[in-house]
Amino acid sequence: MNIQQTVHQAIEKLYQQEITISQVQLQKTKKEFKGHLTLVVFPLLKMSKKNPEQTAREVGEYLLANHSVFADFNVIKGFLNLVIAPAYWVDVLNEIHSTVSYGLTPVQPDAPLVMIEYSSPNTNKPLHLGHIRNNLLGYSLAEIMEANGYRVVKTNIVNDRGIHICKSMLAWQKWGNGATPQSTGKKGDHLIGDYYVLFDQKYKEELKNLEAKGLKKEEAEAQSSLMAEAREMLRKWEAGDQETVSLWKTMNSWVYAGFDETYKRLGVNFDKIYYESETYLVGKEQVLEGLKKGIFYQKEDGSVWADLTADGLDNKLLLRADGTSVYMTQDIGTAKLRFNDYPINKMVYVVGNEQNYHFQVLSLLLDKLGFEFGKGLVHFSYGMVELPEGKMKSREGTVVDADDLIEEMVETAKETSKELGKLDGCSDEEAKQISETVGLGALKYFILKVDPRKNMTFNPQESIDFNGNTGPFIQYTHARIQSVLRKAAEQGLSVPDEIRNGLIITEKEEDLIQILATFNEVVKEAAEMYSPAIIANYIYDLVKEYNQFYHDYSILREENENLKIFRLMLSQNVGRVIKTGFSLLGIEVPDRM
RNA sequence: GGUCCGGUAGCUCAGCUGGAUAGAGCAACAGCCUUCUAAGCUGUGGGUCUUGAGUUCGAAUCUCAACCGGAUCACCA
Repeated sequence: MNIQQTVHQAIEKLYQQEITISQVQLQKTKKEFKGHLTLVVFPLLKMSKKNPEQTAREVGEYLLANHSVFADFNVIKGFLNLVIAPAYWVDVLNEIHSTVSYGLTPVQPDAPLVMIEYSSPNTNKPLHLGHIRNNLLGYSLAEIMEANGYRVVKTNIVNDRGIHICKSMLAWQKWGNGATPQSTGKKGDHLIGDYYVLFDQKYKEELKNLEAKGLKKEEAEAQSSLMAEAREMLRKWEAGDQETVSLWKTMNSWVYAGFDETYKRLGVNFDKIYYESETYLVGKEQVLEGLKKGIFYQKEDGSVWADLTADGLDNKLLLRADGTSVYMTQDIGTAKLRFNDYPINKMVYVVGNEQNYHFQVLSLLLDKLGFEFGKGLVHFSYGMVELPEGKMKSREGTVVDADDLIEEMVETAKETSKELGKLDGCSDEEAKQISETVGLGALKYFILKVDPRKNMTFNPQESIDFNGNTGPFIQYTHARIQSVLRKAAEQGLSVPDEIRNGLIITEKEEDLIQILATFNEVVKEAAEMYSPAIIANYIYDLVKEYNQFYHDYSILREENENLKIFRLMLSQNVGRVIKTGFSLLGIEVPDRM
């Protein structure tokens, strides 16, 4: 029985009344007061019919008399501060220590199946900072869901069709001179991105020339031969023209190779990838079926619409007059294919908050079409990443490229490590490995520690700082713990399976155990709130607490053998929680740095 | 204009299922490396939690309104 339950039952006995969970408000005692847990007694006043202080004293005395867990108490206003017996903390540490899975629930074969869609890139541009946030959040969420026992399928929907791809293809055809990733030494996604930009440049030039001839902007756009060619290419693609399709395939394969490299370096992966080129036609079928069933309606021009006014939304277009699909249609098709492939219980879309409306609509449409997961679909909506100067604008060249950023982080990690002498005595291979781990750790932690829903500011200079609330600070603490454990082993000391009681331990040590003991709840909360940030901030608190402990107390030089082993065990478990917690964030943790 | 989201130290962020004197990091200043890794630790300064009302024994937290910022309301994806 845990303390919460103990207190709950004790109060019921004391007042001979049933009480609700919300009436037992137990919280961590604030640092400035003596005690571990604090009971707020205001909700109990009606039962005790006494003033707050008297009530608190009464409950305190009762608990102290009847339960050995409590060693002492004090009352300040309506707050009952309970001091918990040292033996209890040692028991808790023993329990934590013996838990193999660390409070992570093993995946059950019959658990609900959660599909998580994330990343979802376009094939005409390399990944940028916004994608990094998406990828990290998506991957981390998948890890967290799995840690809570769900079956998880990670999926990616690649937007591989449409006019934007044709622009790149056209530019490459016209001005590429047969350039390939091999011939240029460029990553495929960057190569294609360059031609996308080139198209835009040439298109603008053309518009300018046309406007110089006295045409209005709209007229110029309508007369643009480049745009006409791109559209013609899209028509050919949709008609299955061999040459076009073959070029499309080749160029896409370059892009995918480039993406894979970035994904791999970021440490994210997928169980199943869908391509819009394969799903958009399915969506059309679904919509037509819905039309037949009377769920949707058709306008005179032949376009198909959904009437969502009853749900407080507008009418939404699903198929154009010419029968081609729109974005929404494709998402319906993708949902259909996915459901055919997996018995999905819950669908989570990791997509930016600029699409909140889209997913509101999608949820309603899928529900109307009979998808069970439709109504309960989760749009894991995250905020944008802004730069200190404002939003990223591709036109102004202020987009932060994912590969460049990663490289810069790793490079800085390397330099800083070198300056601090951390890499002395390392082989080149080890040095490279550590820089990679630390650089990526800094980047990932910087992004994951903030509440996903909020827009965040990404300051390149600050993100590269490795002091304070950063990934490397936490990684460093882990490395130091490992070092202590190694040295202990050299001394012939090892951590036993269980530690004997009767130790006198200090407040700081109790605090640490108390934090360690809440790891389970934190992991659960992170899943419920869809927020890796909760785990990140928890680990930071733990590490900060541990660092103070580490400086105030010696471990290996402790003379009392029992205490030495206790502190080793405590350290080891702090290390285990850091490692487990960070793995839920997709961050690696080094054994030395 | 309608809808949704946000506003906490100079900056970046925690805290938000109501609880005690609102916390970290960065930046500034002052200390600590013959001691298990100084990517660390300790201390000082820094706040009208945007504003106003309401609910309550108690509000950064809940309700309403206003102000500010962002997103969205496409036959773009």
